[in-house]
Amino acid sequence: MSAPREGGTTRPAAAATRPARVPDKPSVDGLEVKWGEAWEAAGTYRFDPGAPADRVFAIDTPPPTVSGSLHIGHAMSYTQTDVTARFQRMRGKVVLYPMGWDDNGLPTERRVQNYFGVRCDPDLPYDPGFEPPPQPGGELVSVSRPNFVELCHRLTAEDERVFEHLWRALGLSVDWTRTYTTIGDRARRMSQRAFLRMLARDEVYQHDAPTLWDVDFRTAVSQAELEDRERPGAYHRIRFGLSSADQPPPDLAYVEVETTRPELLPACVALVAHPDDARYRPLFGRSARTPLFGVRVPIAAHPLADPEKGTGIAMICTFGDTTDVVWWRELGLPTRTVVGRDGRFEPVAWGAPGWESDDLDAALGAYGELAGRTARQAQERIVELLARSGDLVGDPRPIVHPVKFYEKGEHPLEIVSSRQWFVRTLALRERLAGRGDELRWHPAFMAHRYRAWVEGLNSDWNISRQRFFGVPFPVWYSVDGDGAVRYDQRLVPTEGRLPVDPSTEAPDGYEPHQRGQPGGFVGDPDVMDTWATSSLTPFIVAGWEEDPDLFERVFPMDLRPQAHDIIRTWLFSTVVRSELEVGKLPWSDAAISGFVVDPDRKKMSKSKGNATTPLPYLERHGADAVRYWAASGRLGTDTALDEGQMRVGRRLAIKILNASKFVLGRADAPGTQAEGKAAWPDGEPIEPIDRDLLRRLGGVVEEATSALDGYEHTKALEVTEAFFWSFCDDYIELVKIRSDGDPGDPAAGSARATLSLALSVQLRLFAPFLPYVAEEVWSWWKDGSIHRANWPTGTELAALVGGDELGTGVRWGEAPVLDATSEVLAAVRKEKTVNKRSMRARVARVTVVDRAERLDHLRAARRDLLDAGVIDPGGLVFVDGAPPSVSVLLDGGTRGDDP
RNA sequence: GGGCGCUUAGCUCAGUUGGUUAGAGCGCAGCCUUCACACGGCUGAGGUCGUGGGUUCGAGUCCCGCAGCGCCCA
Repeated sequence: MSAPREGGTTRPAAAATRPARVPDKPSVDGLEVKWGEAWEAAGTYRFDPGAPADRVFAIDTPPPTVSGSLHIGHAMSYTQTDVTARFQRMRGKVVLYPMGWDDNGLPTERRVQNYFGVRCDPDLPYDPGFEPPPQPGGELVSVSRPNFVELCHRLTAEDERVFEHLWRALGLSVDWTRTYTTIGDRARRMSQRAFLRMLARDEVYQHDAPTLWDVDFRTAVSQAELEDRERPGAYHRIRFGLSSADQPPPDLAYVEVETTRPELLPACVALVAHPDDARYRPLFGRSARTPLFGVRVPIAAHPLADPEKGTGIAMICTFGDTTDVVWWRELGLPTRTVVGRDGRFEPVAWGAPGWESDDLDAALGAYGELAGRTARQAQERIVELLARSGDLVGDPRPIVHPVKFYEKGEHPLEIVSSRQWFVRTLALRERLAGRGDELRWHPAFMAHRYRAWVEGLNSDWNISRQRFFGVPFPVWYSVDGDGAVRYDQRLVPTEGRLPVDPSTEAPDGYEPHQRGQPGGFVGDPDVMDTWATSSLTPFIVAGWEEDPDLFERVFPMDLRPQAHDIIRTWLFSTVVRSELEVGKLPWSDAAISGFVVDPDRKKMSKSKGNATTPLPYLERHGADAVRYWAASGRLGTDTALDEGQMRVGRRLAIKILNASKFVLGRADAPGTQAEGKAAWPDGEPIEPIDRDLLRRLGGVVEEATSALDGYEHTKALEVTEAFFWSFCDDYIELVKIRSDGDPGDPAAGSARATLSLALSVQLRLFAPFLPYVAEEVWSWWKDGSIHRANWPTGTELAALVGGDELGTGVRWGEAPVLDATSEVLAAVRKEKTVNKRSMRARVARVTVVDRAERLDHLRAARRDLLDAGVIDPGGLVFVDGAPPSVSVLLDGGTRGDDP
């Protein structure tokens, strides 16, 4: 920690320049390691926490899930963010760009389970000496929750090292001293503190209610984690007898119901039809009898029943889908739970209250066939039973319909009743929509995604997960004298105690041995949803309630970069938490990246097997090359994985090295010592064509700057690159000879001054995109990192070119002398190419016919044109006239005649 | 079913508030060598801008319909 730091609010106004030392054979290979180490040692990207708020640019970086793998899509979007970070840093902002690792949650649990071959059993005691089996496989070994959590920490620590290595190789300008994790002490403290505050403000509540439930993971899931999948199913038409006790209309002996879930027949609590449905109106208020089970269920009316669907009358079960829940709640129906939390049919006490049957023996017999089976198995069985009893009408009618799944799950979600914590988000809908309007979205149309999600919210945010590796709820419950848990008597810790683990620690005023005892306590067994913690990343980074000074300086942050698929989760939940804690947006801008699609335009995904890790690309093409490709993708737009683009990027990097070698070889003439007016004691840009070059470059600077300001990094790269190639192909060629002239020649000095200034500006424009090659060249002749150099400005160039042209109608970007000269040079080249001659072939005569003004422009660069075209002195003829033309006469006849 | 985006050269994409012969890179073809760069240079071929209407003196650009692709949500 004693290395000199470049960080801080003060920095040199301009980088000091020294005589250039240029390698004989510059190379892009190895720059990643060389500069990666140098930046780390110098603290080039370190944040200065003493920076005033208005100079801070704070980025709320997405913490990647470390138990997943980083794929090329991450490389793209993080590079795009890094371009912004580097741009803002060079502009003089003090950039806060931390990295976080999202290590808590289900993906880690699954990975730990597979990696170590263990399974968490929360009932087991902690085993301090436990080691996982050396050869995982076969039976999973059961371990205690603390042991399991230890393994999670062990594995995520390894994963985080791999991730960091990759990010460093990619050249992200992250301040690695500020890395956080979503399971670390700080995150747990903040997460629990925020929870306690929500609890105190009544913004969070606990409720025993029907909840979407994944039977494999045995946890509740939230609306945001749902996805619909098209699945085959079948309508089964089932006949319900009408109870004679209810005196049905004489022409009706039964009703027929169509259902895709016949196995839930024992859980049926009512039938329902639309209130206006004439077919069923006479039955409302009466009851029917379920086949096989003989349970009498009421026939009710509700507008959600769809007369077009099936027979128009549906059975309501505990609980087949979310509509069942609505009916159950609004019609005040009883519950008959048959599906347990493991997805299997659980034992039922037929005949007990709530389970009365007109035919108890039949019910017992039929249910005996179902108990212990999965939903799928039970369906097969009950269809056989119904067919045998004659209550199944016709054959099942196959359909394909959307079924709700947990996005990470393999089986359809069930709905079970359980105790869960909810955040009151529904009540906030209007305010949240307003925050979405306040946020500056890049691209703007992404705001629609957010608004659609907010307007479509239909339930409060369930933040409980019945899992192990996560932030525990900081809550205990009293156990009364009879040993019953009193969920209404919560015991919470003081904030000073955080983070706490109620599963191993006792609440204040209790002893550990009172756990589970009458008069004692129990801990809340659940952990928070991952999003409940990662929604706090701006708070974690900004040191909420722990470093008020830092918080004041960096919050609200400037930028939230992320992909569009998690607008409804991460972005939304972060806005929620910020709204609840501080009543404002957590950042001013959101940059929404697109996906990387494979070369066939298919979405990359692990399940499709076409997801790709970035490492091979970095190894094949180099970091600058991969970054070049990544930066060529616009925000919000899906980008094709394109190694061709990477090759182009690599070539660009090499070209920069070579062109720089040429320029600095020239600029290294005696006296080229410092930047600014003093940079060329032997010369100033006085030649018209040199001034044109700088003026055009000024236009490029302004275009690139405003593009980057608007998060259009693609455009900034494009204009910079286009300028650079014409700089190499035309300008350098034109001044090659002149720039090699005598030190006392003002024209030579002008060329050298222009070359060196143009190079300095271009390197800085490229620096956010190609940080390695830019730094390498910078180091040949400048002190300090280019990544802390000043971003070039039009003003900087104007001061050097002089304001005269600007005052007389010639504007930035305009370069009449350079343009005219380049065009004549192109005509000369074309003539040589057409005649299959070398570019160095001599030209006897070039006749240019054009307007007088344009001819004046050409005269201003006559010497350069003669040199670059290898035109005989006196062979350049200007004719004032029209139409404009250029005719070229090569010296010495046909090919092969060259000396 | 709703929302959003996309459809321009073989491929990947630019095309600002509608304005003269529609641009770039890659790829392709031909040519040129080493005085920064062969991981180079020069030159060239290649498009009725998805489709049908409309507005306009003028539409790749604005409006409406249609088709296809993709994403998000029901």
